[in-house]
Amino acid sequence: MDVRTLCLAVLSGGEASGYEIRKALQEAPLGHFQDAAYGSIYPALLRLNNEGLVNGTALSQEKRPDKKVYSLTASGERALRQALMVAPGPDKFRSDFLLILYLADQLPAEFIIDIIDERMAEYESCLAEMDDCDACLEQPGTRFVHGFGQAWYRAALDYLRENRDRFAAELVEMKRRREINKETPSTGEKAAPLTSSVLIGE
Amino acid sequence: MDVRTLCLAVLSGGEASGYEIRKALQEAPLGHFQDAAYGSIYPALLRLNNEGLVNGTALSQEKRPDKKVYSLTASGERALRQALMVAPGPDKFRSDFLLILYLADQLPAEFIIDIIDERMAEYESCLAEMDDCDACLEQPGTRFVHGFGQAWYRAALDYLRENRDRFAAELVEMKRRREINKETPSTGEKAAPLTSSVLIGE
DNA sequence: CAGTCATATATCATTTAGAGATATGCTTTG
DNA sequence: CAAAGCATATCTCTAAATGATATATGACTG
Repeated sequence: MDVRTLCLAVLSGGEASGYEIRKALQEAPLGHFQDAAYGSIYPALLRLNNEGLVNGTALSQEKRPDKKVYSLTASGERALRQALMVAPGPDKFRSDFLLILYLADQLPAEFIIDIIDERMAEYESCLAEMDDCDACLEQPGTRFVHGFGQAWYRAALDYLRENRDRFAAELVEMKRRREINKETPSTGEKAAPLTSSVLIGE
Repeated sequence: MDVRTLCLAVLSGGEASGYEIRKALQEAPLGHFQDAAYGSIYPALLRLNNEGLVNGTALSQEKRPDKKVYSLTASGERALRQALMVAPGPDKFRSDFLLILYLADQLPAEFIIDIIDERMAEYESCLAEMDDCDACLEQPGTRFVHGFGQAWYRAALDYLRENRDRFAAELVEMKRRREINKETPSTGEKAAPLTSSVLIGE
C-alpha cells in the first residue's frame, strides 16, 4: 500500500503527528504487516494536506519539540475507503533468514543452528507480546487480524521447534559426506565450452 | 537482501541470464521469500561483472534474442558466503489484505467476505503447487525452507477457514448496531478545541 | 490475421528506505 | 552527580528499488 493511504489509514483511528504515525506503523498490530519511513511519511502528509485530505494543525508544546497534528477530512475518509475497496494484491514476504537456510549447505552448520535458535527466541517474545495486546481485540477487524498473526507466528515457531534437530543432523551428515568426496574426487563436471560465445568486457 | 547478493545466490545454483535470474526469483521456491525487478537485476549484473564476481558471456541464439549468460567466479562465491554469514534482519511482511481486514468495519461486509474467499483460493492453489515441487526436496536446506513455507501457508489457510463465518457474522452484527445508533444518536464526542494551535497553510 | 504470450535486454521516472542533521528533556548507568 | 543514551519531534538527502515502458522476434490462439 502506498504511504499516502497508509497515513490516511492510521489517521482514521484518530489524529496524529508524523512521528506518531511512524510509531503506529512500527508497533503492533499495524507494524506486523505494514511499514513506512519518515522519509516517506513527512512528504506524504504535506501532499495530503495540500490536497485537502487531511487537516494539519501546528501545536506548540511545552517541554517537547513542536508538533504538527493531522486529522482526516471528509474527503480524506472518502479517499481512504476508495483506496481500500480494491482487491488487494498478493502479500509481499521477504526473508533473508530463509535465503540463508535455503543455501545452508554452503555455510557452517553452527552458524545455521545459531540463527534458527535466535529466530525461535524472537518468535517466542513476539507471541508473548501479542498475548498482551488488549487494543487488538476491540473490533471484529482488529481481532481477526490479530488472530491471523498469532496463528502465523505460532506455525512458524512450531515448525522450527519440530525440525531444528533433524535439520542440524542432516547438515552435519551432508558435510561429512562431502569431506569423503573431497578425498576421493570423482570425474569433475567441467562445463563444455560454449559455442559462439564472447566475453563481455567493459 | 540487496539485489547483488540475490544475483550471486541464484548463480550459485548454476549459470543464468538476467532474464532467468528474474524468473528464478519469481517462481517457487525462491519467489516465496525474495524478489527483484529487471530494473535492479541488469545494473547489478553489470556491476558484478566489472568487479569480477561474475563472468558474463554473450550467447547468440537462433530463433531467440541474444543472451548474456553469467556464472559465478571464485571471488563471487567468496562474496556470497560473506554476505550470507551475517545474522539476518527481521523478515519483512507487507499485506494490503490484512490492512483491509484491519479496517473492515469501515467497508461493506460483502467486499470483505469476497476478498477472504479469494485469498483462501489463492492459498489452496499455492499449497497444491508446493506439493508438486520435487526440486525443493533435493537438499537439506531447500527441504527445510520448503517445509517452512508449507507450514506457513497451511496455518494461514486454516485460520481463514476456521474464522471466516464468525467474522462475517460479527461484521453484519456490528453494522446493524451502528444503524440503530444512527437513528438515536447519543452525545457526539466532538474534540475539544486545541490550545495554541495554528492551521498549516501553503 | 490480429492479439497475446514467452523470450531477452535495457532504461527511466517515481517511490521508498535508511541514515543523518537538529533540538530538547528525561531516565539510566558509571 | 555527570555522562550517556533514549524518547520526542521534524525534515532532508542519497542510494536503492520498483514498475512501467521501449525494443525485437518467434510461437501460439481465437
